[in-house]
Amino acid sequence: MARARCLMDEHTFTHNFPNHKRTRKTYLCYEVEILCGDSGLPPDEDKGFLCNKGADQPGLPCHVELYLLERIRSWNLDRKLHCRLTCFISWTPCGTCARKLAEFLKENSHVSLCIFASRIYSLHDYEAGLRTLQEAGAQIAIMTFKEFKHCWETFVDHQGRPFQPWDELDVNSQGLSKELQAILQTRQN
DNA sequence: ATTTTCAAT
Repeated sequence: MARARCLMDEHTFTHNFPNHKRTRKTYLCYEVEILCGDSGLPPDEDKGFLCNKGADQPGLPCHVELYLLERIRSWNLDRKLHCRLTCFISWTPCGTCARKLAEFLKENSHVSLCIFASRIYSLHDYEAGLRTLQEAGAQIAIMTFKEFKHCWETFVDHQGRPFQPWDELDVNSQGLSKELQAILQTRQN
């Protein structure tokens, strides 16, 4: 029996995804696409969203990217089929998570990863991490109006309401995009 | 309890 896919609460989206905010939570929406084949995934499990576990919650904290890897592995996808994974994430991966994603991509050549991020998480070794992830084949870009609208329409329980952009959406997106390009174009030493 | 980046102070 098909069960309804869990949608993100409207306020979760409007509090966490806008690119003029800085939040202590990180949300990640994903879509899986199997090229030339059936994923074998149950209906409605090819799209979903995840959130990190913060230091304010019981147990060990965990960045959302690690939950994503856990989930991908749980699908046991056919390695003979090419899987395209698209993620929309409120912060770019930290250096450690970026390296773990890169390692996963190297070990799983049947999976390609495309990341759209709202904001750039810029602490510690984030720049080298993002470059490592790109070198492992991931595409990394900043979310634009198109991606925010797509997320709203695809993952949010919007009750029929249309996506409402905020004032600084385009300006921030363009600025962050330039910043990301500069990071990714820098040569590693 | 406060702060303004997946907490840290």
